[in-house]
Amino acid sequence: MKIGQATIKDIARELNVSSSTVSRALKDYPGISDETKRKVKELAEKLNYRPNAIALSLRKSRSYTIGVIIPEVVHFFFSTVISGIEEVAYSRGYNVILTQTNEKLAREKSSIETMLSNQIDGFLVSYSKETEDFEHFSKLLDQGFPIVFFDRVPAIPNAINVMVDDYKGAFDAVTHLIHQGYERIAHLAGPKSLMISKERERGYRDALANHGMEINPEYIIECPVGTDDESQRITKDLFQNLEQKPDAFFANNDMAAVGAMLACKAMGLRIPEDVGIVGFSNWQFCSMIDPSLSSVAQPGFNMGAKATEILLDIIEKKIEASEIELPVTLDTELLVRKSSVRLKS
Amino acid sequence: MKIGQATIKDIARELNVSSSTVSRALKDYPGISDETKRKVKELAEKLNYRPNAIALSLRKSRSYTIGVIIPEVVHFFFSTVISGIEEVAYSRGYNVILTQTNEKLAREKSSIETMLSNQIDGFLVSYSKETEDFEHFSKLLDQGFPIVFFDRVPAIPNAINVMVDDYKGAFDAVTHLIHQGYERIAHLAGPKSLMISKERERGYRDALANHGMEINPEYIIECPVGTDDESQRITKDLFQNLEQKPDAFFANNDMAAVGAMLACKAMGLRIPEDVGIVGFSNWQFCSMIDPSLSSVAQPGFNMGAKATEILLDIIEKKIEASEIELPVTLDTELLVRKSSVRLKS
DNA sequence: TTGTAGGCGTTATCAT
DNA sequence: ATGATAACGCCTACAA
Repeated sequence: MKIGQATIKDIARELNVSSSTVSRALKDYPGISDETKRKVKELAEKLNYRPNAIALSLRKSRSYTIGVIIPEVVHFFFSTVISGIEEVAYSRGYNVILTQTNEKLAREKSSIETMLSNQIDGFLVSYSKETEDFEHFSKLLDQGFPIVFFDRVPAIPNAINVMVDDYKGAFDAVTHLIHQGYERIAHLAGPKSLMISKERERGYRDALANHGMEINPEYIIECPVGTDDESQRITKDLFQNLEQKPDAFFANNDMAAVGAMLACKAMGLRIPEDVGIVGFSNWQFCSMIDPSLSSVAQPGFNMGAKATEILLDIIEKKIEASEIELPVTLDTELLVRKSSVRLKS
Repeated sequence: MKIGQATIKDIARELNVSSSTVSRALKDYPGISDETKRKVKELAEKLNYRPNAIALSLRKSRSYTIGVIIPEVVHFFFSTVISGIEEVAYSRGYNVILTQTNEKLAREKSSIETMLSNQIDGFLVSYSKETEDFEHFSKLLDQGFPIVFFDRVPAIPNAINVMVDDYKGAFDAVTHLIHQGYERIAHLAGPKSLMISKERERGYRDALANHGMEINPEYIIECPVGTDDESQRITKDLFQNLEQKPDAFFANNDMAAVGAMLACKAMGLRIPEDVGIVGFSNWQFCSMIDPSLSSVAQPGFNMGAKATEILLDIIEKKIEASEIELPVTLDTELLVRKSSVRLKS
């Protein structure tokens, strides 16, 4: 036995047959005698033969590998998405190549190049915060290269976008706060540059309007960074500066919600009695903090799974990219916990 | 221009030279006229030529891809490790193929097979909870295949293991609890199958012994799953069944610590006054819960980065596997927060 | 039922 | 300074 992996040739030589015979025998092609098949398979087993996927890729111009480009792995939401991607890809026999952009456009571009060099069959992309021009994507789309965007999706022609219904998630959350009797609901908003932030704010506004409540611009504060520290500071400022103190917060994300909660507690306010809070994303810690944090759950795993299914269907030509109903929108779910419930039901 | 990617042949044909010339020109080999180089590069640029990494892999029997096998992506610690892996791999020109085992041995094995088929250059592994026999790894190690284990590392010959100093982390944590005057310190232990669990328990035991404190077997409870639900239940049972109630918990991980905290609060016990708690891993939520949770921080990013550096050094034969000082151990850091401090300093 | 030959894209080796 | 050829491992149309 030679060094390294056994190949079809090795088997062929040892059995005094041609490599085509071995190839066919291994795949149970018709027209190979049972005797030969048996011998080939036996030896393959013995030599621990393993097909060389690289050679196959070269031959078929297909790598059975998809590339995933995300801003950051260390982000609960994205890690759930990856998990969904990985599940579906694995079950359908695909590999997943992963790169994170760290929110850098340059890295996004270079990762794309590398992956294309590696003959990946398609992309799953959530683009970086720096990305404002989508030329590098639309060029590929125009060539018919399979790409599915998720969460952070571009407004360009032919893009297949998988996203959650941020508007409805926000609308539901604020409606819930209203039903709980909160009357001065503030919104800790996200960066205006992302569509998801705008959609959540729109949901907030519409929920208020829908109940005949006034929209107070002072109650809408942008939290560009999105950390709990930031929103703690912002919340404190808000209570100091405003005549009419808010009695509830709907936050663009859970970190911001936690910041608001900590700030309120520090000011001696009780949650949910004095102040109600709802976050967005349903990070793991929501159920672990005290009081537990109500939040709008985003189906990260499903989003990853769904995006991957669509991508693989396109790659395998089970569906035409053009016949997908766009955009693909997944439902959020409002998880009501203690931080926002003050009425007995 | 033909469909799909331009190849060296396309360039060669168009320029009426041989493909070898093109190949050499692109790589600035000596013995190619500047004129030719210029023309080749120009056309390559124009045709948007991109080398086919698959063909290269086949030729060189090297894929410049490493395989990462981890239990779960949705796990703060692992996601930081991945981040570190990805950073180093990217900067050194390697791709990262990722699979999660979901703690299943069967999946671990099949992922290995798939990756080997894909001719990856080496593995980074943190094995599943089901894995008790390391035959599938040692077989590869014996063949000289590069593998670096991290976090969950096996006790087998020749394995290169990158881990944190779990023993010292645990020792420090428990010592801190003792210094805070806690006297009946329980340990929510991890699955016995993992070395990290055993090391942490050893640190716990030695810290107690070191202060002349008795080790009560009833205070050491295994939490096989490691969720907060599980440890809530376990903590409640403990308080019901034991004559001598514990007054502190050192948990094998943060989730378990949170469970203990919630259970104690539910029983009306104050933290840290009545019960002190220290977790392990320093998940993001530690600073967000109330009271904030003391925890032993593991350098996840560094661990991923370090493991990758070693792996790539071995792959590139910059070092011999045998000359690495084993095991590679990274320091933990005890982050003292409110959950374990009841003495004025 | 089996073998032969060519090719996927690239590069190393040996000519010219 | 450049070309021809073979090889990496596999598959498949065609031949026998």
